[in-house]
Amino acid sequence: MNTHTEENYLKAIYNLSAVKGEANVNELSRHLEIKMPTVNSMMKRLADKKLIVYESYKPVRLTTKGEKEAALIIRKHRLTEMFLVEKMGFGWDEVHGIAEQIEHVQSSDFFAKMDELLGFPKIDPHGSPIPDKNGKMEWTEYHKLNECKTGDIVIFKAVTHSSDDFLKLLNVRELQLGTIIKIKSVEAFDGTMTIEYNKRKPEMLSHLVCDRILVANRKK
Amino acid sequence: MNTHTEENYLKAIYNLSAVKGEANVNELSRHLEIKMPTVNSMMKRLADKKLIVYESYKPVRLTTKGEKEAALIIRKHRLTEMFLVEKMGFGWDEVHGIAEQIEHVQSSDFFAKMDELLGFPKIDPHGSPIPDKNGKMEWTEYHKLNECKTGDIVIFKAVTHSSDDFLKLLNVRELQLGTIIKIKSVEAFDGTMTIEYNKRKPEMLSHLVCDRILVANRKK
DNA sequence: GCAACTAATTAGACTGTTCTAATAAAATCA
DNA sequence: TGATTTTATTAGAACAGTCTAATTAGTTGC
Ligand SMILES: [Mn+2]
Ligand SMILES: [Mn+2]
Ligand SMILES: [Mn+2]
Ligand SMILES: [Mn+2]
Repeated sequence: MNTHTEENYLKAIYNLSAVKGEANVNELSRHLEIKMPTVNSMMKRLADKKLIVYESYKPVRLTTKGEKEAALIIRKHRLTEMFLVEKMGFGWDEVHGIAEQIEHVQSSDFFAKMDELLGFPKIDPHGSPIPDKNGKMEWTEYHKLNECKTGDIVIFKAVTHSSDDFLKLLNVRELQLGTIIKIKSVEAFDGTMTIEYNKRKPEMLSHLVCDRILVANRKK
Repeated sequence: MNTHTEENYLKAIYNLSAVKGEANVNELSRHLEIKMPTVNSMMKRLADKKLIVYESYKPVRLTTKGEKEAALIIRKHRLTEMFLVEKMGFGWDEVHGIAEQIEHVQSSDFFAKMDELLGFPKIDPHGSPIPDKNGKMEWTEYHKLNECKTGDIVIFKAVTHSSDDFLKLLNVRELQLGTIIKIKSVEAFDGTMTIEYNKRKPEMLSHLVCDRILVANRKK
């Protein structure tokens, strides 16, 4: 089995790889807040364990084995977040840090029970998909709120980042997953959007905020 | 803060101290399944951190600080066990190993929420008292089933050990906390007890089993 | 009271995880 | 292309946590 630490590295590689299919030492270092030489030596360890493919001065990629193990930790993380929100009454802005710890608990029964009590959920409280028991994860194709045009009507489906600050900003504005949003206008200069939802008075969201919100076209 | 490992040592010292007020290296070594020299060096670390008083070749004792920190971990352990049984549907024989991991989670909110959802329980699924937020624990004075005499009628209140095997043995015999037990006879030779409860046919329990069962006189 | 046994400690090694400082390779840019 | 900047690696140290082997201190049994 892998250590707690190795699991956190695997997860970080997995998340960074989602975009480009690979991750480099520098990004991992920033993401994990661990200095580059430390990351570098861990890359060698993970390569020895056949969890990643690593060649000097090249970005790393997860092996099939590494990818599966990463996905299974993410599964435990997201099931935990869902359990904390649905069964224990936490807010979506309060659960990431706790899940970051509980994801390392070794007990398949524990997570199987959560899964069952939750009714085998497919997404976590932030709209991210929960990988299945085999580590298979299916991303529905959402697009960024940013990329919408004036007049579009969309459904808020997921957030791409789950920092406290960001989620609290959404809380204050009563923006939740499932909210139907109408884009009233987009500021050409800085991308600030004015949107309307829930029969509230129009709300303005910065480009940075809109970049972290994923939406689907309101069809079905 | 203390590491995961230090917390486990503190807890072990606390539990061993319950009997004699102190713990020696040898017992700790056996209990934690860690070799004596390792325990010895940890004793020095804990002493440096003012969590125990340690003098060479003498048993160790927890300081007030150490005792409080140990009790707070035990609090987290027992709240977790209670939560797993009451809110997640686990058996009392399945929860110790999971709680052994979750007790190290750092989030006062998480355990406060468990406590609240459980209605601020005073005992865990094995009948052991849950220390309060200040680390204060009150042991009700129970006695061992072993010490009962023929004709006594008592209530099953707690177990002193929570190994799978032992708890499963009790499961099979439908012996649960709260069960009212009548002692039919005690074998003089080996201390085997014949008991009656729940209108079942009489059941025989070995001395070793009776030594791990705590009971109260059936009065109030 | 000494021998034998048990408990505790010391010495030294090893793994895992982290760091800083120095160096080297790769990428960028002018 | 050559200089500069960025990224990656190496070298060496440190701490946490573990072990085995050797030694020493304390206890027990004749
Ligand atoms: Mn999360
Ligand atoms: Mn984590
Ligand atoms: Mn327990
Ligand atoms: Mn533990």
